[in-house]
Amino acid sequence: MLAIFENYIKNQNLALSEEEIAMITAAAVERTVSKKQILLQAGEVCRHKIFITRGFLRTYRIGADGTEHIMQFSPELNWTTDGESYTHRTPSAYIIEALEDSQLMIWNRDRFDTLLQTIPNLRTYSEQLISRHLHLSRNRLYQTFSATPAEKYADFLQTYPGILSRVPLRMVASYLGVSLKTLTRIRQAQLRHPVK
Amino acid sequence: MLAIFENYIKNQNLALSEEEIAMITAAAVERTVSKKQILLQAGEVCRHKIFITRGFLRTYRIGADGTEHIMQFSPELNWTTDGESYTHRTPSAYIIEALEDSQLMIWNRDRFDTLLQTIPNLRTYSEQLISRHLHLSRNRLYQTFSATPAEKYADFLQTYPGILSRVPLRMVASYLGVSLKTLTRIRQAQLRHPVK
DNA sequence: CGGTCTCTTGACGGAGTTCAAAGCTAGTGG
DNA sequence: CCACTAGCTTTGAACTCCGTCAAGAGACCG
Repeated sequence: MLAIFENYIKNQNLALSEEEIAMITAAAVERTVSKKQILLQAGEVCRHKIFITRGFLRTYRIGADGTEHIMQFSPELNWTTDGESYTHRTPSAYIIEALEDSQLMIWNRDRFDTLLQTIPNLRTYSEQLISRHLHLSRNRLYQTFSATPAEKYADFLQTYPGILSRVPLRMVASYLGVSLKTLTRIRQAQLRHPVK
Repeated sequence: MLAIFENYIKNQNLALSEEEIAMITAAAVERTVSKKQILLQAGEVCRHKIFITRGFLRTYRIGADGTEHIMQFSPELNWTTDGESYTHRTPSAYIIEALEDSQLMIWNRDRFDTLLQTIPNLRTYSEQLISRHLHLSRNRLYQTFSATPAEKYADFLQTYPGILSRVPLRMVASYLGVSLKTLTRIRQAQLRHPVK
């Protein structure tokens, strides 16, 4: 697991020294979770940054009517947390759950803050990550407004290739903001008109 | 204008010294724009950070079918830019336009970068702004999925009190991702059933 | 005052939702 | 390792809310 993380970090071209990477790694706790396990419960304060070395998480929220809305899929080699709850120590509205048995690296806030202060390039990296998430979030919002369900589905397949075999369709529907029924229809239509 | 900005900055409790504030202010260019003037054209690289001292901007995007989708309203005492285009020097997908005659403070990238390196607290502030935007973006996405048009409209009124007199309804509709027709219907319903 | 932009309203149509049932799949426990 | 169950996916029927189209009345600006 550690090797996976270190390898990932090196490939990000962050100009981090071997020592710094070792420090970052050393500050983490490794954890194995099984499918359906909850990493952050709604109402709880999010105290961790999580990196997924193997497996698959999702972040979702439950609406007033009880409907689940999936805000994020986090496959291996991705970071996740609830930034808002994390930085302001406020109760989170989100639930983070494992969709597969997963292996994680977890940093608590104190330790991560120390790292950020010690390693300037890590701070820069952290900023980049947030910017990227903001960009992704805005794009998704735009897509929600402008694209048809079929286009959303097509985009989804491009963005997350190979994900279909790992996630139930109803969750894809939830992520896209369409009903399961509609998603099924789209897929049937594509079978009849094999786009390519 | 400068006074407005300085006053705003002081009220943010950023632990900036008078000197630092003066530096930040000095690095800006003041600019007056009239209604309908474009500050960032689609396809252009966004080279500025903008603070609105008076007036009102919007950021929108034009879909494949020619429809406008408003991503952000920026009233006075707010920052705006296209962060993605700004940091990566890539063509922007967005258009930033004045909805009213406005007064702005504008920093170009070189100058602002220098400020960020010189003034640590400004960098922290900048990070906070991005985090806040991410949070807002995610909330809006969630609302788009979970709320009815009527709820979206009600939320909008709470979030932007007094905005209705400054923005045409069709733009509110665009921002909310509903048709103008639907928005009108909602408003009529509320006239008949005065909620409170 | 003429023209443009904005808002309302009506009629109509349709894409997507909800509800429900049934077949299928995969995971679990005995 | 099989049987059983719980969850997943598909499908059909009915509905409804929302969007498109179109027309007309105001309001605002030059």
